Amino acid sequence: MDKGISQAVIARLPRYFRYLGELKDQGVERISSQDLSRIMKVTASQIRQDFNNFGGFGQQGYGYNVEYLYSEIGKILGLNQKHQLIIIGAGNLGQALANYVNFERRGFMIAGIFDQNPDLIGKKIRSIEVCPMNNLESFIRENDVDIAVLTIPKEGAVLVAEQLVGYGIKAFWNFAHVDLNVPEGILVENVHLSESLMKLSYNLNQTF
Amino acid sequence: MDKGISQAVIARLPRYFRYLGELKDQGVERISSQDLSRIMKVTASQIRQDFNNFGGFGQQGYGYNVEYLYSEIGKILGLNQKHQLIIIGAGNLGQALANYVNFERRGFMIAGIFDQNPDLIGKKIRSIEVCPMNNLESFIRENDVDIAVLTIPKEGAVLVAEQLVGYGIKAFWNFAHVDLNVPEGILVENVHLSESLMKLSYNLNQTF
DNA sequence: CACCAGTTGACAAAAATTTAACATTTACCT
DNA sequence: AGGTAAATGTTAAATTTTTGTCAACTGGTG
Repeated sequence: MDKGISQAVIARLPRYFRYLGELKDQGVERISSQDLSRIMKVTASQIRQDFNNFGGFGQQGYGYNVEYLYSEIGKILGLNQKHQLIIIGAGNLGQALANYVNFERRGFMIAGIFDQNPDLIGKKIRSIEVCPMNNLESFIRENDVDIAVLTIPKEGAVLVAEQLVGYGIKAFWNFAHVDLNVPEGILVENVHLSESLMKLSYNLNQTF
Repeated sequence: MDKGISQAVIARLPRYFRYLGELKDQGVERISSQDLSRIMKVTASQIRQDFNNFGGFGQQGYGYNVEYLYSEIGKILGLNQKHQLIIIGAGNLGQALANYVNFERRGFMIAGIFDQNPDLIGKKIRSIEVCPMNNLESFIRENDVDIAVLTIPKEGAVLVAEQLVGYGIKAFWNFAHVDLNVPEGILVENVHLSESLMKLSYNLNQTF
């Protein structure tokens, strides 16, 4: 199972996946770590090291088969499996994510969208109706939902997350500007937009 | 010009800033690295090490003054300065970001929103009208815009970014699923949502 | 069919990051 | 006013991450 592969490596995999997908679409059959390193602007050594965390995908004297490597990395990332997810918070960001079709291509199926605001309930977003928050538990259990996307204000997020854990949610994609309080074994992937913008602000200050 | 501070440290500053802001709002006057470490779930050593990259903000035997530290970190992050930014792409995500009021509280002023799509032009988002892309250059120069937020599909992003560099843009907050091609000195902060979701997917696979 | 250029996987070295330890300083209490 | 507990800033150690190196191997070529 977990072979102690560092998050630094994991964080790079999606980018490899993206570039390999592009190469595949361009009809490129094979690629060497050196060529890939030039395209992706990382060291060839790092590429080989990263791939070798999961076993040898390449062949000496040949390089890597693009299609095979693409497929293997996809499997490592779990993209061959389907996940049911719900969006909590049908505001602008929630709607934006719901409308992003490509997630479903990768196996992330939007099972439902929920909101407290009566004005939003019943509104349809890509054929999915916004529902009230009161029958969340049965919905989650009936639809085998494992991921909850939190696009609600930080005030309610911690409490809602705790409830959702009780309803069987295993992982959170958290856009609320707060750190969730979840038990051991429950996953949280934070997307703190304002923190990202502050990083940009810092670096902007250094260079000018 | 503090050079040589690692991005790992910078990436942690916004989180310190957030927690210190909360403590300030709660009326907490002072805090020790140890107490903060318990709240934030990081080591006290790291906290002290991080702060000392920028000089000593604390006092031995006392700890850190919350309000002072909050203010200093804000300055380091450049939040005492105003930035003018434009949003390129008035789709769901662009609108969501435009509607997020808190950015302006931190000095990030939305000067304009632009889109190619004739259907969107003229639409008002929080009193800002969506404009066509043809008079971008004059707009940028007249309004001293330094940051461009890219919320357009990946197909156009690289080219648009190159044009914007020519118009004087210094930094990109890039939501397009592509790596921009910018000259030395131009900053890019990527927010690749699908990559974040893939990380979650990987970790979900490991734990279950 | 043998050679050569090119490539991986593995290991080693280097660099970066995180954690620990501690001397020194300060606030607070009696 | 002095002693003590507490806390920082700093240095050192440990750990993690990245980069460099090279033997072993492969496919293509003459």
